[in-house]
Amino acid sequence: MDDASVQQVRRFNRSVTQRVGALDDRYLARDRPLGEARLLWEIGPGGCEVRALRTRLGLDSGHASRLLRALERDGLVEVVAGARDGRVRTARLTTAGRAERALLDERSDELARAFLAPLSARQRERLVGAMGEVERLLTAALVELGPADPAEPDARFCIRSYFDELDRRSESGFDPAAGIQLDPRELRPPAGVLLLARLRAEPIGCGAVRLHGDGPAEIRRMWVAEAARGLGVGRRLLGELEAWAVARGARVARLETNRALAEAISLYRSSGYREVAAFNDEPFADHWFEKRLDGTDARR
Amino acid sequence: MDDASVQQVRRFNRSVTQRVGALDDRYLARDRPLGEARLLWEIGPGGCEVRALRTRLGLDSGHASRLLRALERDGLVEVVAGARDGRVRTARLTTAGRAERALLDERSDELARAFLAPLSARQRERLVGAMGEVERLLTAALVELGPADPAEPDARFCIRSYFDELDRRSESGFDPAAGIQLDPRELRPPAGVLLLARLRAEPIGCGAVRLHGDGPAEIRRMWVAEAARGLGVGRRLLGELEAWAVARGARVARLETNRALAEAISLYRSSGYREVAAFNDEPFADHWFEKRLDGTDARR
DNA sequence: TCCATTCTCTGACTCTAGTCAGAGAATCGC
DNA sequence: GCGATTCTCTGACTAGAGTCAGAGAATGGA
Repeated sequence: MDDASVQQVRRFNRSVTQRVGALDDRYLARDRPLGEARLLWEIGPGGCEVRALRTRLGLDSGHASRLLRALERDGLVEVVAGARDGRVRTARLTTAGRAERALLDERSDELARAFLAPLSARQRERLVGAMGEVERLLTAALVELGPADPAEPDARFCIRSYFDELDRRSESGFDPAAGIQLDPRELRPPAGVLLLARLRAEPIGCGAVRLHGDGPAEIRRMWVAEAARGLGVGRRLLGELEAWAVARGARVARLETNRALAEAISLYRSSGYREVAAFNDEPFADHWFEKRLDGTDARR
Repeated sequence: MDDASVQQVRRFNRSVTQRVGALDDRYLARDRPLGEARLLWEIGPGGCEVRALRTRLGLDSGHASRLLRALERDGLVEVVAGARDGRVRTARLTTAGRAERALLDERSDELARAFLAPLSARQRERLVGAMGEVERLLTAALVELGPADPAEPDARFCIRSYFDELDRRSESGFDPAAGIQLDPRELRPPAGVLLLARLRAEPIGCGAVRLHGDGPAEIRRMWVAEAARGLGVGRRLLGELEAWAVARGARVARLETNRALAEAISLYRSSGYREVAAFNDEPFADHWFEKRLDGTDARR
């Protein structure tokens, strides 16, 4: 990471972020406290649990409560107790609230148009492209990887999503009970590890590795949510799993996959995996891959 | 300006600006009110007039004064009366203030590194490139054009800078008194107009046009500050000058220029100007250009 | 069933940002 | 020289953001 890059990022943070951000806030909150406007926005057309609003906006519970009361007083929002869990309350926009939110939308559009107006068609095109790129890559940078217990809700959500996707995409369909079984304990240290990828606390991907003593470590459960693809999350997960295994003595990694998972296969190939003969009899697998982890293969 | 572009800009404004901005602020102001930190930063290593600080940060005079007092109390800043004008005071960082500012710098770098760290080398490169592009084009979008009186200080600054540059860059040097003279009154409506380009209230370019009854309008004094080149300011100025002249009946625009001004010449060519025989005997000119403004030429 | 936990709300705060009016000193233009 | 203007500072505010402690209701697990 060279100094020039750091300087550019910093300059961006200061100049773009502060100037544009301040303008955006002023537009958004013309006749309403900024906090309320943001909350109104964040509730969204479909409503939202109060708890989720708090974590997403990083609000203190007291503060959030007061903001919601203010919006309720203005008739923009109604907060109702959840059906399933009486403690969790859900905020919903009223008709007036939806209108108000549409107004905020319109103001944001106005500001966006003000940015584009002085530019030539070519400049606009480049600006829009570069903004998309910055947004995408900063999102990628915000993805955090970390170990998780296979039993915890987020982990179970990811694994379930992985199974669902296998079932949806493979020709034959996928039945978790049919192939080689994997006991959750095998994915807990020291036998193995499950890593989750999260974006703003939401789980968006997973990957696991299981050690086999002196033998090859086994990569399993590699999955990335559709919305988070193209951010390099899969590659990061794979890299960290390999590093984890290497640190515990593994010298080779292995994995198998179904032919329907084209992106996964190309990820494995470009990460240095080479196709090998079937090393197990998993009925669902079409391809078996292997990679030396001790540096005798280029890591790319 | 299509809807998709507006949506992208808006999404950028919300997601990037708010998230990064909030992070940046928190890093910057870890143990000090944000306002003070910003002020400390803005004063810069060389000191700064209080008046300039106020306008740049958009602070109320009372507020600015109080912030400066607080920084003074902490021994980070000293505010001294100006030598030339006793009303204007200048804020200067003390040694402790410079150290504190360096610390802010360091924190900004830290944040920048945190953004880059999770990314691959290729992703970093693209992010940095895109950030530079966004910064550049948003700067371009913030440039405002407007008419100005040739006698006002900003206008005189631009024209002086233009002469200086001609003198510096042309082989022969330039003497404003030697060539065809231009009375400032000829650049005031209705005879003509002088447009200034400003970026955050600072003058960064100029351009003028003078009408000649039924004859060709004359483009003069086209200049853009070095720091603001590559933003399309020259092209915008030229376009507005042409539009102004067209609205007042001109059908042809003319201009002459020195061969040393290569960017200007290529701007004229790509804006639809064609080289013609000398139409005056300005000794300093090497090229004479002309463009039909009534639409019989393509405008590009 | 009971106790710990979770979620939400209220009350009582602190701090920062920002506004407005007015006063005093320096300077400018006539 | 004198009045208008400019620049800065102080005092007296308001409002919004955010924190902390504690209470009450709902829930989950032993």
